[in-house]
Amino acid sequence: MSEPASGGESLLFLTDEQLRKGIEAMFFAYRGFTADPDRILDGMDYGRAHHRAIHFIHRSPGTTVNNLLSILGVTKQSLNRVLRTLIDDGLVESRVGREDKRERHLFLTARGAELERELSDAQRARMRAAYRAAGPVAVQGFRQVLEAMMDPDQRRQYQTLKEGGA
Amino acid sequence: MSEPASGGESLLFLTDEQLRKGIEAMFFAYRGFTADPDRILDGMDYGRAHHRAIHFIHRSPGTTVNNLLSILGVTKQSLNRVLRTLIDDGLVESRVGREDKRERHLFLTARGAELERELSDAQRARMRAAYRAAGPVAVQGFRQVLEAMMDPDQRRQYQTLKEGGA
DNA sequence: CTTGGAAAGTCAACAAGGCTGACGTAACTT
DNA sequence: AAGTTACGTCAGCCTTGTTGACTTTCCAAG
Repeated sequence: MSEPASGGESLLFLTDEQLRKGIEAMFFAYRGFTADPDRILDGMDYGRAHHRAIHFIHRSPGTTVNNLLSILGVTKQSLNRVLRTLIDDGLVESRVGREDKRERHLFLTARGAELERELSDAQRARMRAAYRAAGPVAVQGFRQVLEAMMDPDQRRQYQTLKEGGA
Repeated sequence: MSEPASGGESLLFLTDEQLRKGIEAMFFAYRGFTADPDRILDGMDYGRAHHRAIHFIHRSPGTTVNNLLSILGVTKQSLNRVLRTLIDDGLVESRVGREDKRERHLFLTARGAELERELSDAQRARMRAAYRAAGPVAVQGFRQVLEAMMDPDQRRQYQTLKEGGA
């Protein structure tokens, strides 16, 4: 594997060292990314799994359990436990499907929406600060690299969500 | 279709919608980021925690337990469980400090280095593909945003590592 | 209409990997 | 000599992932 050192105008020659820095950047940044919601959830009886469920129910109200399952990439048993506590605590409402009674459609209640806002306000604040600090060009690149890093299935999910919400 | 002129150099007006996309990009990308090593570890008796320990021991051979603790951000009990299995299995060597005999300096054994290579080859391959697909400008932005997203302490850790390895 | 399979959800049990608290030992520092 | 630091360990807890087994519901083929 001998790369022709200079790839035209720019280097697409990536050393292990450069890649390692990228890997570590992901590791440390993800910690920051989850830190604020984690802090809020800590003390309540909820964790990161609850946050994720709440996020995607907020994002796609009326989504089915199965749908949520494939987005979150966990087993239905795992999701169910989280969902049950959220339903019992009155943060999420589960409505039996009108067409297919096997399905449950999920919605945030007023209280659920309130918690969602609190969590995502914190997370957005950090994201906004990072975006501002790095600037619009960097943000563009950030999104491009992240997208390229996803598995094809994940990318499809992400893009569906991306469009659906506009 | 009502994109508020998010043109290149313009103002940094960030809608909740734009920020939400960034948040979801992080979520999905991180899954991809960990997918390959997770797949390799699955079936062995190790998990993501072992991978992290191995990564940073490889990266800073001779590092102390305390040092590793602060990088990984877990408790010593948690790290100890992981470290013990790695030492027992002969992937990591723990040497009593020469200057300060309280300290233990950690090194990968040949077998440890072998597993490290296998794991990081997989992870680097994905990172390399993503970098190539997105291009050098995007990579630059990617790193900038991630860095801005870290907590100050994490950023310090990251930058120390960044320099140390060059 | 019935029957069989697929899909949605639930219950139970287990594992990984976080956490806290308490305690011990050796070695360094004051 | 006393106090602090680095490390290891035991015990127990929590969250969140897993599999396996089960019910209910729906749908389609016979």
